[in-house]
Amino acid sequence: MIRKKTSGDLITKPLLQNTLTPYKIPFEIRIQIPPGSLGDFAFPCFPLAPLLKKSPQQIAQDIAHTLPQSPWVKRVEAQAGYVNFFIDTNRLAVETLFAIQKQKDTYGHLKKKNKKVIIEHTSANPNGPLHVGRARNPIIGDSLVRIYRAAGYNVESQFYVDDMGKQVAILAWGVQHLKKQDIPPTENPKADHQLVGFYQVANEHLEKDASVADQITDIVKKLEQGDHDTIQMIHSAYAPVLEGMKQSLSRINIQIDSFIPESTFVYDTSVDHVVTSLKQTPYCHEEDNAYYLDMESFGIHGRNTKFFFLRRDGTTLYATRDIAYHQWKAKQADLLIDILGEDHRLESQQVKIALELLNTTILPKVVFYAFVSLPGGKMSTRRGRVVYLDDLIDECIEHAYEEVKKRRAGELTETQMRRIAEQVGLGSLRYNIIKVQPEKDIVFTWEDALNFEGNAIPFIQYAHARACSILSKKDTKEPPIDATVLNHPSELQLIKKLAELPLVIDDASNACKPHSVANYLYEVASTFNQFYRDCPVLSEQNPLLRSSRLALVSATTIVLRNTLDILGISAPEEM
RNA sequence: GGGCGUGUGGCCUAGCCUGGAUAAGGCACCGGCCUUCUAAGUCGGUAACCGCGGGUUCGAAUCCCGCCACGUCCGCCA
Repeated sequence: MIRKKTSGDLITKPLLQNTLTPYKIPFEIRIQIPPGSLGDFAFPCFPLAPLLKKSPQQIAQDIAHTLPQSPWVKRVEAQAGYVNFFIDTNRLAVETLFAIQKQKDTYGHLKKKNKKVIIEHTSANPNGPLHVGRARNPIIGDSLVRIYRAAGYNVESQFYVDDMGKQVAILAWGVQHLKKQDIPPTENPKADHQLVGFYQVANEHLEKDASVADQITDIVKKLEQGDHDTIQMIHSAYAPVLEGMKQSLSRINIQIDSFIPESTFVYDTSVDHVVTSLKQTPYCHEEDNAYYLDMESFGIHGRNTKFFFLRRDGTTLYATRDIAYHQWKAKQADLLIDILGEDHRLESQQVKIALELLNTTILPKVVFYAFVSLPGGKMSTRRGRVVYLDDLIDECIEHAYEEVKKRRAGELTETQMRRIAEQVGLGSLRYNIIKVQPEKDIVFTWEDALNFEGNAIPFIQYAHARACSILSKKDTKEPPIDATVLNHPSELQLIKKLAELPLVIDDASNACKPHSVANYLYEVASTFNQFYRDCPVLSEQNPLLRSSRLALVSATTIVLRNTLDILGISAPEEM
């Protein structure tokens, strides 16, 4: 269908603006990309028809004839009420290849913006290993971190550690009161896997035994009062779990810059200031010594529009501390981004409203994702109904290994095959999650998760490996290149695609849409495969064409590698 | 009961914000292409009343209204 891209705007808008100004058109000029080979950009004239009292076809003719020259536009055609622009492909080829060759690793990266953005992601309760139900969070988060870095921002990633909640309290109780033999054995030696059993069994006690419930309530209360010893005790219980999470994240190429414990904002009393300030707003009401904001006038609907921020016993709530956290972040950044599960939609909106009431100027942009569920329903750490991220990672790599072995067993060494399997397996995991928009529901099946067919990472990595293979066979002394000899439709298609990367990054960062980068990546690989089919490189007799094609192949590897890197995926040189 | 999100060939996804020329890919299915750079590739074919019903418009998958299905939330939990 029609894709709207801003690239055409830069080239065609000034020309159109010039021609159309006399008509005083009361709306913005919109450029689109026409289907097939009708042109590179198009301007539809239908909206002008009633204004000018002429047919769109006639208007298109008139505009096409009066447009000024542009170095980028080679030809203009009027067709079926559209003005179609054909760009100068020679110029595009020269400039694109030059830019890629010159910028190499930074091609696609935009100029520094001197702006700081804090991206908060993952922030999972440290009560057990990361599971696939929320695996979208780190992957979307880290991809956005990379996209924003490429877009020229100074980025800090943060993991908000919930060290004050009931979940960690249950874990801590379990660690203190249960023995190792009370816990079902686990094969995985990582601390998070070893400790999650304590959390699960503690939950069973909690459900059956009222005194356990009291003890846990007591722990939570002490935490909220800022009791130093309790916070320390909690910390020693969850720290190994968090360490295990970090290891899992590190396996899928994710490093988080800062871990911010929730208790920070109780300790430094900033949460008390939030309470004091919220009490002074006109929306604050008291009920039984507890305080809430009435959110009805802010468009919050439902059975209860009361947003409680202070309990009867004077302690704060999760959301209250979250407000303090966001105020703190807002002081150090120009832009805030949160990656949250869809269950946080209401809470996040309430926090935003509270922040506005407190005159916080920088409000978070929030990316919500739908959970990855199992065919029978939601995943649950408590009930042990989960697929752990670590297990999925292992399976992906193992499956990739089987596939490599099937194809290359005689040709590659064991080490090479293991290395490729890791690159493909890990890439597959990230790609399968990032390629769909976050709001879409995903039901986890091993079949889909391990799918290497079609629009999947091996297709893309394979294109890169093929390109590398060509480059590895070239002569050391190739003649200089002339990009204007690249006139085959498949060459031009590829060049146009490579030229899009900076726009894709700009768009994906502004709209917080990492999946559009994945879609672009697929298009590059697909376009390259068509070029590979149509345009032999090494066997090309004309030395100038051969060297120019080699340059195009080299440029493609750079674009594939850079784009893969922006998604945290590695680019194997052989497969 | 209310809010928010999602609904596109048999299955999965893009396009929706910012309405335009034959609704674009993948899987599956059928039929081609390895004496030429890696066939994890490539070409062709079959397959869609874009959830349903209205409306706005010269033009609607896209905007507006109503309805339906699924998900999610509506705690002095986190």
